[in-house]
Amino acid sequence: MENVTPIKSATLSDDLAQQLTQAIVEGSMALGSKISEPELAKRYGVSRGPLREALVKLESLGLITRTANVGARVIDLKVSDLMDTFAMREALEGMAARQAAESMADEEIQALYRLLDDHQMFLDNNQDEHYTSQSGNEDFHQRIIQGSQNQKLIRLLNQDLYATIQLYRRHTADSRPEPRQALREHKAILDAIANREGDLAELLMRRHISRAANLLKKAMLQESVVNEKSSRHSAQK
Amino acid sequence: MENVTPIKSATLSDDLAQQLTQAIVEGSMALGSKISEPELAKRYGVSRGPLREALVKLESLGLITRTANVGARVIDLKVSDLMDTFAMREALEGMAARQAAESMADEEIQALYRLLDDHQMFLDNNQDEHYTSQSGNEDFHQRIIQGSQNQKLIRLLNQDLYATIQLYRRHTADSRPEPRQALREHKAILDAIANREGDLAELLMRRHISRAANLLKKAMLQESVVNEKSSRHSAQK
DNA sequence: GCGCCCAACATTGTCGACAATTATTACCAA
DNA sequence: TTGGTAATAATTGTCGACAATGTTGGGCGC
Repeated sequence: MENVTPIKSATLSDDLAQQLTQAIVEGSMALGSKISEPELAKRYGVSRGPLREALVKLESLGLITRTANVGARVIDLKVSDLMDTFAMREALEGMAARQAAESMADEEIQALYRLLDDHQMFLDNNQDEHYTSQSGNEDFHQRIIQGSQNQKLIRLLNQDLYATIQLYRRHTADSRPEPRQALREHKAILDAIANREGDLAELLMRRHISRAANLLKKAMLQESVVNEKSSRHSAQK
Repeated sequence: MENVTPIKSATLSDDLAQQLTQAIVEGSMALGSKISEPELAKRYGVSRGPLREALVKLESLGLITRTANVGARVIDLKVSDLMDTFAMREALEGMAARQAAESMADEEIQALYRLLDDHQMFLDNNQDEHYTSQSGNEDFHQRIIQGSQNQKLIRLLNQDLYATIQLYRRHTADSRPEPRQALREHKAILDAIANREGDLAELLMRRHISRAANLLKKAMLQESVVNEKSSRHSAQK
């Protein structure tokens, strides 16, 4: 029952920001479409005040663009933006891996090994179940990020970049065709962290993300027709 | 008595965000102090609506923290935050240098060489004029960032991180005690970019920033007494 | 005196209405 | 028909007021 007001947060503005983010990522708000404040306010049953605050937040998340006296639009999907985002992710998560190697607790590392074992078992049993494989992948990255203990980094990756990456994933054919390869890379990264080799951990994480970026890019270019269509029929109004 | 609206932007909210950012960075708003919406609104002569939108923006810039139904506070200066920020900056500007080495135009590189020459001449003439040396430093970094042509990176570094870094600079004793060393490092970085050696450019940029971070950290720890005082007399109210 | 509870106050969150700006439409001329 | 222009409609920006939540201070019981 995700539909109408799923979670009751402290403030309407926060709620809205969350719901709108979800709506954009899930595609129920067409990419590139104009956002009408009165319409949205009516649809969510709130006044324009909190809505506008939510829009300001979404703008700084990079999910919408706003121009003064004109209005807001949902962002468009562009390959160049995707590559830009992944370059940043490569740099930042690489740094996260380095810092995790320096400051992650031993028991956390052990827990991560268990996570990877579970993932391995899952792959052996079910031949390829992309969805959970995907969530397992995210879990690994999440824990590395957390392990960096760099608060600024955690916030940036989890709040600012996360939605964007989700958005691109959601709008391209599910890309993660080689879960076993990904798992091997995860294991190598974790080994480096366990050995407290920050340089190596960073290097491996960067290669890992760079590889994923290339796969995503290829997938996106192949179905660029789809993107064209979806961004075109919704570009105006 | 703030200067009364020096620049007139398109929207009050944007104006406010800019002025408040400046006020925080310059220190006319005490670090850690509580922000009263009615008071600020009265001081700037606006209603609470645009003010709140500006506050949402400042929050996502990391300059203030907000808690629902309680209010907003200016952030506090913490050494750990400084180090976190500089770790991110190291990763991101390193990536910027790499991408600049790949995609910067030749004439831009030549212009950068001229900039460094000017800087050199300036240092030879005036023994040590920190302020302009500082602005020259920033100019160099700005151009590298721009040269990366990574829009996401440019926005993040120039808008999100810039204010934070300025804030830390402003609240610690001016740290840049070795402008000649910095200039040498800039020159090495630029050489790497001119030779299209992305790996080297990234490595040098990271070392350069890491060094600056350590200097800043040392300066901050030395005058931690000052920080204690300033954050204490303004903590409540 | 000390701690708890309740009432008065202040601050934040939300709303509806008005002002300012932009988009649209109708109309006229070439 | 086409282009430009003026009037109209719609949307965004801003404001003041009300509702809801937090905070503070005084009084009461122990």
